[in-house]
Amino acid sequence: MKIYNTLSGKKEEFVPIEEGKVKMYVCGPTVYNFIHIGNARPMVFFDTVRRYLEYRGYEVNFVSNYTDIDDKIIKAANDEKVDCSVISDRYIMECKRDAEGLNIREANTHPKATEEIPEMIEMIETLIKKGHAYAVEDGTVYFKTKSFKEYGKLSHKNLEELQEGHRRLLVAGDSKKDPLDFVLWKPKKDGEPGWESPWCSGRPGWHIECSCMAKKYLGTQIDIHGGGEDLVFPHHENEIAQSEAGNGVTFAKYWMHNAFLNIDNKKMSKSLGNFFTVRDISRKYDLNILRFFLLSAHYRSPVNFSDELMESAKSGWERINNAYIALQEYAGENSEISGEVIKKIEEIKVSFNNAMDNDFNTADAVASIFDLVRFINTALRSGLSSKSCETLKAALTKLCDVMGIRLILPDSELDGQIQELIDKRQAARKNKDFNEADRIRDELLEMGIVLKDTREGVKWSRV
RNA sequence: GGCGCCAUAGCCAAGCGGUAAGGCAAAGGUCUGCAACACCUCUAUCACCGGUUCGAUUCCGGUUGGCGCCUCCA
Repeated sequence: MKIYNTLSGKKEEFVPIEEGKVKMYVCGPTVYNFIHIGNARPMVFFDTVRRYLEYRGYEVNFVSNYTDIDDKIIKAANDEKVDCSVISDRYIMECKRDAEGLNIREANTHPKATEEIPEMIEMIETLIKKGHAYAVEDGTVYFKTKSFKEYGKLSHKNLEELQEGHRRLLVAGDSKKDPLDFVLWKPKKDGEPGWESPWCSGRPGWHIECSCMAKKYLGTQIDIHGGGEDLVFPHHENEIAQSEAGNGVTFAKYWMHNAFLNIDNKKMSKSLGNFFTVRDISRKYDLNILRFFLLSAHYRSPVNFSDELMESAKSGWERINNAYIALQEYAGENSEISGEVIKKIEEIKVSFNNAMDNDFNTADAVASIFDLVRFINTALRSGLSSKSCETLKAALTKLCDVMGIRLILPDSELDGQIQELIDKRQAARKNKDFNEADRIRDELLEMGIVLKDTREGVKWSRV
């Protein structure tokens, strides 16, 4: 299995620290609002990575945090005149609802920054003791960037370049000794929540949160650390500095970063008016479709979002689901499984695994699923044994499950009224009264019921 | 200014040294009262210019055009 490692800029063979086990940490959202579809990309992708690793037999310990204290949350809380926890708890709940719709499994642990403050203080103390951090008069604690020799190794920047960069890193009035230094702890301002610490009543800097939570729940050395590509610098670079300076060992072995989701090839932003939350999309599409769409491109390539592309994804997903439904409803003669079926499934599994082993090439993996779908549809036409049918269904279900793609069976619970209308239409069709038959079909459509006349009779499903 | 990424059919998207997977859309056909589903058929010399090579979409250099990070951000 090969994984592209941002650290080396290359695909590397994946070798876990401990055989058979994978420890992974993915930076979660800051919960000040509903998550947007850009947030959904890493969530869906890393959930898929986790599912695949488990499918390949690894025991995965997956940790993803919620940043539940930051400027935006404080602002939202002040606007609503409530406690920060009201805002963060609310959006954590909403985030979980969206995650469920996207078929994202709960992490083994979902730590919240505010519940890990003592550990953060302890880590900051260690950094000060080791000479990697210092406190200034107002109680702010900074990380001494230059004290960590390898700073820049993840984002492939060197300290000189950073200092000579166009942008000014030193904000006026800052009390840091070096413009490159970053905050570990900052004093609270009026109207802000604070926690007592040896330096002042205040709150942790963003970067220390992740270093701390990863250490507490996974240990000082982890296998995979993931997040959006915008986090490479400075967030992850700073995490490395803090963790490695503090713990004295290499922090994460593989750093994975997903590219952005754009709208009309532009970065999604509120000011451009092209900002969509996952909840917005859920009103128009089953979130399963959003997930399928997100998986149709490689995670390191930017992906463009649009209505047209979603429609295309919807049709594609339906093709897969239709094959699943057809298998479900197929009544084959009970006989031996065909050798051809076994061979095909083996072939598909090899191509699927190869795709995913190659730095999680989900687009290629989906192509393998379509390959299976075509085989199923063709086999179904020429007839197959019930055993073959079951085997194919199990294979399809398995692969879709690894991708987190939901397969949905139409409601089998027949509403009496619906059945009555269907019977009436069938009678009309028999009498060749097609006007009446179509009228009833339209009526059912209005009720959200779609009919299909197949060789095996009338099939219906909800829109 | 620094660092980096990308350019493949109408749209989306794999491949990354041996003459191009897959999906959507469109078209023709089979099936069907019609529709839907499904099946079959059909659509590309891979931005441009040089170089390396027996051979390049795949490697190197350049050009053009997009984009990202360097600042809160998935």
